[in-house]
Amino acid sequence: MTRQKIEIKKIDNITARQVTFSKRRRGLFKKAQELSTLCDAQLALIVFSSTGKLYEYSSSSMQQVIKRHSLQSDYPEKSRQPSFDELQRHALLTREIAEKTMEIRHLKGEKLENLSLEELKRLEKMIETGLERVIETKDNKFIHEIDSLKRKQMAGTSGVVPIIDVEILEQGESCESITAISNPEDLDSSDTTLKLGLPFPESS
Amino acid sequence: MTRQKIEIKKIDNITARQVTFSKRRRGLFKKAQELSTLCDAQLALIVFSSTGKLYEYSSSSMQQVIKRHSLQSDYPEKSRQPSFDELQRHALLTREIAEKTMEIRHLKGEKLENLSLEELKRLEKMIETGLERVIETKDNKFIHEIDSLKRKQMAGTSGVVPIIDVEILEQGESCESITAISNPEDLDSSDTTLKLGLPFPESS
DNA sequence: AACGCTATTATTAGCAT
DNA sequence: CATGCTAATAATAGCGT
Repeated sequence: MTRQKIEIKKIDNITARQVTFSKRRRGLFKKAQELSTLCDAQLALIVFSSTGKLYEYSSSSMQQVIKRHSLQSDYPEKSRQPSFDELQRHALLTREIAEKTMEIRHLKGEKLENLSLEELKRLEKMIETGLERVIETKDNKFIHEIDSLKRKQMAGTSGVVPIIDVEILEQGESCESITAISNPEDLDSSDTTLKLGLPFPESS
Repeated sequence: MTRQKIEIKKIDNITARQVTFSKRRRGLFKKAQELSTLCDAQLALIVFSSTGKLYEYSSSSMQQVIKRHSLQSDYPEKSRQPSFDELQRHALLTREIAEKTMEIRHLKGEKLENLSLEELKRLEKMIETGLERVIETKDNKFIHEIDSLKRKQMAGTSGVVPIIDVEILEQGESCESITAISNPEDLDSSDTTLKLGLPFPESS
């Protein structure tokens, strides 16, 4: 390059090496940038100095280039070690699931042995409240459906079928015998499956 | 550079651009290699031509350099695009959380409007069962604690202190059924679990 | 389009500060 | 150690083939 041509091999003198590193590094990055600009190339350049310092240039984003590179020259699989970030998020999710699982078990009266008396009382209260709500909702729905039935009967079968039945049916805890009601089709609850765990998107 | 200095901006003429790309690319890779050799630097260079062709150089292995890079400049979050596998697992976990969240809400009597009558009845039953278990457990625990107290009082205070106090303490809502409990052994159903199929370690 | 040539510019090794 | 200088080498734009 100048006063004397040099041989391309590791420079022994540390100072000289560092100076050369600085100068050539700058040149290299400049050329890299020029190439990407002039020729519209996507380019990534990563340099670690012998002292471990990182220098990098990328025409777009480093991740983008690396990703594209990893796609083309398909990596030997395991190369993609999960980032800390991913591991952490994964752990968080797993933990959340464990917690929710335990909460569910508690609400179902399971795995209670570690709960204190106070906790048990709170839990009981919570379940009672929930139970009331469920019963209320259920009854509402029930009444509503019966109403629909009535109307259908009135209109469709000229109101001949006795309606009294339905009130009798509503007896007992959880009226296991709705089916007794005239015609099953009317229970349009097309999906009788117990779907406590709903698919997620969960609009509202 | 030569006959005329050129402006560093995208070369419009496609042919000229490709020629320049070839020449400068070679130059760049040469300089990169020289730098890594002379200065003992770890270096990676990735270039995609505008036509999409990949050229790369790395002083050691590309993966190694990229890995080192990803460690140092710990990527801004989502950068490390997760593999399909990870995405999938992540989606599964997220979904599981959503499902459990909904199950919890249902058990608490919330968000019931989409449940069918059948589902509501089942839910009610489930909650009732859970409630019974909680009450049972609570009462047990209560009795047990009272027992401890009694014993302490007997031993420590020579049995003078009236024991009735403890019953006063336990007032408040929910233990209408202590007396109903006959023998504790019945309750120890150490694992009445309706095992929901928990995926996890589930300590305790 | 791919190469070779060369005038010209760009880079830089060695040294000085 | 970092920076600037400059002679000397390296890279390359434009052109011809």
